[in-house]
Amino acid sequence: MKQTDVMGKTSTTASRRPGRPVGGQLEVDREQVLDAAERVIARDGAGASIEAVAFEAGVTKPIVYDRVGGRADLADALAERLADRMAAAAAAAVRVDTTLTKESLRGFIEASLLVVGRHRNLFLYVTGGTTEQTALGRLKLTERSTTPMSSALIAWRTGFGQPTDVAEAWAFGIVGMLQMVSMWWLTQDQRSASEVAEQITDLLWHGLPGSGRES
Amino acid sequence: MKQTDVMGKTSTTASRRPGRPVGGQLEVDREQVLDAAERVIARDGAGASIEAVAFEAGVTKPIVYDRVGGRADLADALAERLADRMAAAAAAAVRVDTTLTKESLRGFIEASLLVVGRHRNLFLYVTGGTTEQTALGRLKLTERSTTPMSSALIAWRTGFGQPTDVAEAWAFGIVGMLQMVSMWWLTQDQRSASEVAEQITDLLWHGLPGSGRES
DNA sequence: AAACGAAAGTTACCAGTAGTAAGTTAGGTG
DNA sequence: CACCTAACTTACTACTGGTAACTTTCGTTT
Repeated sequence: MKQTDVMGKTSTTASRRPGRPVGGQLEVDREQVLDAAERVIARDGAGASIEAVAFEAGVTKPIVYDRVGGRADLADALAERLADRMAAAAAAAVRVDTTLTKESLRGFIEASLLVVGRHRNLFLYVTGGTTEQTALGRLKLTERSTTPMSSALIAWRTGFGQPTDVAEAWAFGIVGMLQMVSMWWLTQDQRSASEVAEQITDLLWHGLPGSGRES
Repeated sequence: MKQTDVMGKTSTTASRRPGRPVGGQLEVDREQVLDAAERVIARDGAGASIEAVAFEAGVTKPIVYDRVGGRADLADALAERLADRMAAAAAAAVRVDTTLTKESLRGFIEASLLVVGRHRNLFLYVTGGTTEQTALGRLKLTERSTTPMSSALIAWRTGFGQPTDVAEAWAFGIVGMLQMVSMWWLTQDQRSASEVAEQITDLLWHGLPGSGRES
């Protein structure tokens, strides 16, 4: 996690001269900074510093602050990306929109797990807050995942004439369950994603009494 | 979050002379440091620094490092305390050991929520990791909660002749659900703990299809 | 065309924080 | 009495998030 310097210069100093660039155009835009952040996190781990991100992007710290804001905003933006990627993977696997079946739930969970596995460090970076602000801020980012799920739950339960006031609590609960299971799964080499997805699906679909006994 | 100094001296300097204390005994032991940490976190928020903890304990930083270790170890120790307190509250409310009923599950969840509400900042401190190490370290701390739950699940399912290989995944999932719901509940002033506990219990007990339709 | 302000960067700095090495005093032991 | 060890404090290093100040170029106005 030392970073220090990669070339001869201390990484604080950029390779470019100060001042407005000759082209007159922005050197790197927000998306490129976020791309760089993902690269450095994937390579060096979740403890990546803003400076390392700036260096990877080929610019200096104030640029990062100008493009994406502080560290909390960076985590938020990356969380949005990850959440979107999970949603896309899930959408590609199954269709949760209107009809929710046990099989589609299982597909959704497994797709989420696989995305987390593919972006391990990013997931750890995004779910690992720092201060109190970002601790409750992680909540805000989680909403990126909960909002669609909440809507889906409302639509689904409405279709069956069931009360929808549980949707929000359920959505947060399910997202929390998924996050923790993902984290745990990252430490397990034996279990396959489909195995874990199956087990969690069973719990979420049939409830604790499970496939066996009286309700 | 400024801390800086409380008396005239900059908080880096202690009020006591250096050297071995006159009594020959330890000035403060591990438990007292942890108590101090809980106080300062409860008062000043989850962003409390090691130095602030040391100051609250009436000692200096190296003492904290000697007694409890680094920041990650401090979080671990405090997490153990919080988990034990939750377990105690749950045990006082219901008996989950051998028989698990819907009502006892509901009591367990509500008791957990209330403990979180009573130790809001501590909960945020404990669930808010920093680097990659503590991100996966939070997993380890979570195990403090999951281990008893896992045993309970195994015992319970064994009693009904159901397979127990799901226990670990389920335990992590349930703990994750509880943590996220707690966090969300902290931001909601309207909803009562019992209301949220009821909703989450419904989900965990009856499953997503809920009280309405076919399984 | 010269002057000037705005835009886009870098440099250099500040404040705070985790962690540690070195110095200091008191108690015990040959 | 000398010496070692235990239990502290002081003072420091290394690093990080964040920002103010400075530098260069572009576009526009007189």
